[in-house]
Amino acid sequence: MNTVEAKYKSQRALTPVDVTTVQERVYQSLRLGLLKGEFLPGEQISIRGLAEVLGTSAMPVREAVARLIAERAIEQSGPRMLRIAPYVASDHENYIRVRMQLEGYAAERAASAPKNSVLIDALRRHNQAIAEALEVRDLDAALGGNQAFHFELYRAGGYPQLLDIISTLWLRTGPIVASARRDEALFGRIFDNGVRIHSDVIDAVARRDRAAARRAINLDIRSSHLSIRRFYKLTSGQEDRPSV
Amino acid sequence: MNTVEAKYKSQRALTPVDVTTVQERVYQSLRLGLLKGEFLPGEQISIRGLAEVLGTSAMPVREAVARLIAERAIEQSGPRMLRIAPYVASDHENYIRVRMQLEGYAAERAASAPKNSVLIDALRRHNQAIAEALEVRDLDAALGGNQAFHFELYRAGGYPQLLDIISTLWLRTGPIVASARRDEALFGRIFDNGVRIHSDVIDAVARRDRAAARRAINLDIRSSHLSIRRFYKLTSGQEDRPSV
DNA sequence: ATATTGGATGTGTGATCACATATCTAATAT
DNA sequence: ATATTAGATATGTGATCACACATCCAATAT
Repeated sequence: MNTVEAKYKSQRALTPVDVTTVQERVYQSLRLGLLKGEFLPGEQISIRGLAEVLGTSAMPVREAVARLIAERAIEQSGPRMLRIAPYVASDHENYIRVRMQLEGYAAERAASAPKNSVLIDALRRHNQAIAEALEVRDLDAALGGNQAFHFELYRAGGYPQLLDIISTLWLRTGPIVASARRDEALFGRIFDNGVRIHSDVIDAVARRDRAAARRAINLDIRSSHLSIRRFYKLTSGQEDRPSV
Repeated sequence: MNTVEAKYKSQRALTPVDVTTVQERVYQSLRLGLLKGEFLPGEQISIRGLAEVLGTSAMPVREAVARLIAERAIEQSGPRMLRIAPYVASDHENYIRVRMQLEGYAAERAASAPKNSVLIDALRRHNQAIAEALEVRDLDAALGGNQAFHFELYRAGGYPQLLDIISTLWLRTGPIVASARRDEALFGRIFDNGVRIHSDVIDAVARRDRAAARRAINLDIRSSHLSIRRFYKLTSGQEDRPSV
């Protein structure tokens, strides 16, 4: 360590300042917005428009959008057209299959991890939070709790690289799931069912039953998927490339 | 169709021109370079430097690099520092695990697909090409053939979304695998072994034996991984964040 | 000898401008 | 009525500039 650095470190107690770049903050903001359902599937977006809303210039937004395009959360719908990834039934079905592979694998690993009592406590807390949110019809909180539950589990079983890929998949399907909030009854039923299945997940992890943990997580993914699919079948028409 | 458009379409026979954007071509170029081993793991890169080599300005490179950062092929090694993702033993091990899950799954599906005679022919051809490339010590061709073999298989079994994720993983580990060419003897042995295992893959697919196909692909991934790991253990030191 | 300083260089970052062009609306022509 | 045209508007794209700041290297001070 430098002597100058040492001198200042010992005498003052200054806390580090935020040195993150604007584009990074824009990216995180857009990412969170996608997961929280601030955007609709297929919704047209514009760089300048986002820049204005976020209170910055186009440049940082351009780079953030480029990253989100690479993650398939945003796509180019024409030569000079950007939009949130739309809901396409067959595409979404495929993502669900991949999610079942990866999240099932992560759940398996979480179930076989030693010393999982703190994990189980955390999972119970998240599931309880979802149930309570549903009582008071706070769908946003339920959505957030569900996400917290799943990622708590995957963090326990997955290494960072696996978690990273799963996050990308959630980012892609985020707007699709979140926009089902428009049908409050359906959305409530999805999570009512989810709370029950989550209990099975917790039990499986507590028993260290790898196969059961994978089965339960896959059931959770598939059953919510079926509801979502029904929602879109009822809402939009039969178009293959719908804008919503 | 428009009447004006129809008139021109019927009279002239003009072929469409390339309307892809510069940043898209830059991205594809960098992507190919990563897979072909034009970059070393951990190698420092600069936006302006790449722009000059590619004969364009910084702007398109910035966007392409942003996309590659999102895909974890390039990373920021400091406040104003970019580099190719370095080889980190534990990280690489994790990527291998994810690859085994996803590529094993794709192989399973390819094995259970109906009408796979054309697939088997194509796989045989790719494997033969690898063997012939090794005869004449053409490591580049062997590397390309290996990639062609794997993606032929995954394209047959995977839907586009699965293929997309697998591609991203190959992009991340591309420079790591390709740079093992520096040890010609080792590299040759990896692929000699690979050709044999590929035969097992082909046999499994021909027999429509899902489990065997998954096993064979996973063996291929794991065994080449072990060689790579040994290569890096011998070459670089014991650093946890090596620049090569 | 060792630590510090100071300037030069190169870097990513952000802002701004110019441009081609897709999209829309209203006027015009067929 | 329908198809075409013309103009206005908004968009992504690419180039360029200014800037803060790591990094390196030589000069200087301790």
